[in-house]
Amino acid sequence: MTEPNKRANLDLTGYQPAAGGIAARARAAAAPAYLSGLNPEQRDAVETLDGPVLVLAGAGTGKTRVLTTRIAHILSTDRARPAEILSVTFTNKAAREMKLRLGQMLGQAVEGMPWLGTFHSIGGRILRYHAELVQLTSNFTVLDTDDQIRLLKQLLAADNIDDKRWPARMLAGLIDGWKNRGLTPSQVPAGEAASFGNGRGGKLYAQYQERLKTLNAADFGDLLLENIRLFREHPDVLRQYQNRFKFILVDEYQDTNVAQYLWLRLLSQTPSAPSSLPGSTRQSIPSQEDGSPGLDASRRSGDDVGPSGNAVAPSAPPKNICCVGDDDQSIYGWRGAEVDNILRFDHDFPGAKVIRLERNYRSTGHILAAASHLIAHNEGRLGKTLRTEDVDGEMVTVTGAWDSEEEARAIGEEIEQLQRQGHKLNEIAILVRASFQMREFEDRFVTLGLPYRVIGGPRFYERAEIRDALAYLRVINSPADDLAFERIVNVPKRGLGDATVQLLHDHARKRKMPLFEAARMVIDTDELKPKARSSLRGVVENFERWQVQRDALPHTELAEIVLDESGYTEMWQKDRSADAAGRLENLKELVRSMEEFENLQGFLEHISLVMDREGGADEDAVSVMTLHSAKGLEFETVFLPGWEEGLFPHQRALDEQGRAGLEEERRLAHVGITRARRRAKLYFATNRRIHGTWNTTIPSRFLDELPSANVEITESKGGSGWGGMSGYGPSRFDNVESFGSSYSTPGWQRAQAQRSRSSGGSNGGRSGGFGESGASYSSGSNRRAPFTIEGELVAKSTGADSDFTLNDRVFHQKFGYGHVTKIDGNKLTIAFDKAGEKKVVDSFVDRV
DNA sequence: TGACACATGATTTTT
DNA sequence: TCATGTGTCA
Repeated sequence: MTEPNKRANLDLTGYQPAAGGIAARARAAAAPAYLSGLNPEQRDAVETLDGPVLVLAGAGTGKTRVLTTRIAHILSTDRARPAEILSVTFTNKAAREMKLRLGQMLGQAVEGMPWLGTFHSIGGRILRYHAELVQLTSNFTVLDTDDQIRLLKQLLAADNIDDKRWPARMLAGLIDGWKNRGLTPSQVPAGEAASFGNGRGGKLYAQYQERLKTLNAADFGDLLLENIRLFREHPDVLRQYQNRFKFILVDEYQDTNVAQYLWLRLLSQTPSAPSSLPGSTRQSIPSQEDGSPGLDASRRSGDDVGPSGNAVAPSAPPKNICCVGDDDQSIYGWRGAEVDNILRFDHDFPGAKVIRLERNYRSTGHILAAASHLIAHNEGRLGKTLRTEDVDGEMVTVTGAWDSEEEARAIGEEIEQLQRQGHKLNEIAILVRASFQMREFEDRFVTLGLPYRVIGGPRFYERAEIRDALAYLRVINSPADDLAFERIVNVPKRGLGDATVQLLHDHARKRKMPLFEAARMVIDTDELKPKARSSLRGVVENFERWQVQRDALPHTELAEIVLDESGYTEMWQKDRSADAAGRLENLKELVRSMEEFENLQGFLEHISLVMDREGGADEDAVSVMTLHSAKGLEFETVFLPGWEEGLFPHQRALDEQGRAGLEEERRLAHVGITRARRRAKLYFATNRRIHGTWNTTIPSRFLDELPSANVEITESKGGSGWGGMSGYGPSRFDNVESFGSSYSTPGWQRAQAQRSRSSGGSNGGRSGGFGESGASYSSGSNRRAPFTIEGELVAKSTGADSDFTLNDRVFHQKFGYGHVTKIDGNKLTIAFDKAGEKKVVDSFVDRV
């Protein structure tokens, strides 16, 4: 669907002329023509059908191609019918891509691949078949994060828990984490369960699950967790699926979490396997964890679950499961992915064949060398050596900018230059670590008139108007859906405020009935003021009418009627804000998208799982996105700004996950560089505004980890000389870097001066310095800053008196927050909240 | 109910 | 800095 993927396809086939027109040839001959374009390893991965296979597929080595060809191979050798192949991906996009390619390869409909989809959609589907066995009915609602949090808020309020101190978000995060680890309420380690709400976390989790049942709802985590429960409690059901699936294929295996792992494990058992396995796996989880407190514990226990689960050897040989992944691209550890799953694959699935795909068909030599050298700094990896037969190409460039604004300006100029040379903007991407970095580029591109598109951001179905519209439809479809009812009962405003809703809640709770039912009753009493009462009557009558119409009208028509008669469309038509028109457009798009589904029920079942962000227009534009969302994509030219300590690697990753965090950041860097086919351009800014204050930063350690033979230090801008690789020993980042940052230059001095001069108006001060740097930028190499220990010199000479006082609250780029405990001239001793006591020059910290 | 002051916290994100 | 959420008042 997106351009980059099409290109991926083209590129691959283009590289190997023999492979041209796979689809055509596959159609033409029954002979396995589809195999001929593969290299030996790929072919091995496709043809090894029996037993467990792990395909370690480095970036750009043709992973999707192997997966799809393998399916084609299974089908064309009659080893299984389409409905006997379970093929899971993480995203809808990946699933679609596979379907598309399979279609091309096999020449006809892939409708016959009913079990190709995301973990969640397949889990959801299985759950709908057996809903009663997990206390749901088959039309259950899938709650998204928003519903989830609203529900938790209600539970917290009911329990009189201060949601200031114990935010619902936090609880949602905890519950998600538990579900990711396959833990039902009774399995959550006691210590962790107690860590929320004065020991009530576990109870709240249990209550939440109960509420979900009464609402006939499941959250995303449940789609898997309830599936696991289903399989464990009903071995006959499990056996049914074990029998059905002759082959299992898993994409992006490095991203699987414990729940997904357990799910796969259950399904990959040979059908006759005794059911003792799941039970023993479960037991070992809580027992290891008792007493380990706090957030760390949750992390550690996550790590423990894998091994303890793995320790139980399967009692029968696992069947034909093929997992494809790349441990070097595991970047979702923070949301529960277990790299361990891939690292321990051959342990989990004894006799597994491990196949490495190391021939890269994407990037040039320099780019690949740089990425490989960087990732080699990680310890916990299976190890692969990517090779290319491509030319060396252009070196990876590293450029220093004075500040983030100049960084954006420099990148903007480079893009314009590429554009002048005839490069397509679609082939250019800017990949940032954190989304706040995007703004600078957007601002710049707007002034330049350069077309760009931001990828990511709020998803289509997360938009308020879409969620409102869906809520109406949900109530029609399932009147017990209290969350949906509550969401729209007063949207548009009908004078049904908190008081009315509260009354309905009371009623509903007393009689154990849904809110909608309660509303129906309340309008026949005089408990409400006449105004509210007639208003509520209107709502109830509307819904009753729509519920009748539901069976008589096509669902798209019904949707239009509902939006119209509820006054919802009108509400936005009257709205004068700038985005109202867009919202109306989105509503139309929603109705349009309903056409693809059979009926309302079918639409609602899939909407939360399948609805994607709007497909980007085909116009030529630069892509701006985070590194995370760039995984799986590729571009001719990739700009990677913000390679600074604290931002990349991100400080929080280091603080919270230590070494593991650093390694994940490094993998992210590796992912970033390997997105590039021909040009990878790295940037760092010496000054960056974080939370409103300007901070002097030091270049990312990752820059030092690049091989100098493949990297070119381009002329630095604005005097912030990045004087080459020399002089940066490993000790550079050790502790006292505050006194000796090599990147402290005349530019830095100016910044310090500006800062102390204008305490409040940092903006005015900055534009002065900015003008200067702009000038020296365009004139290029006018001066080379002595890059030695300038920082120290400057810092020590900044006058004797510090304008800090004892106990001042301060922020330091590297050490975080703390307070001043001792002052010695301009040297401060600071007790940092996290990093402990350090001596720091005053100019390195900001008062907060 | 809506308008406004005030506090707060601020990676990454799919389903 | 700045966006978001909450609390207060008319």
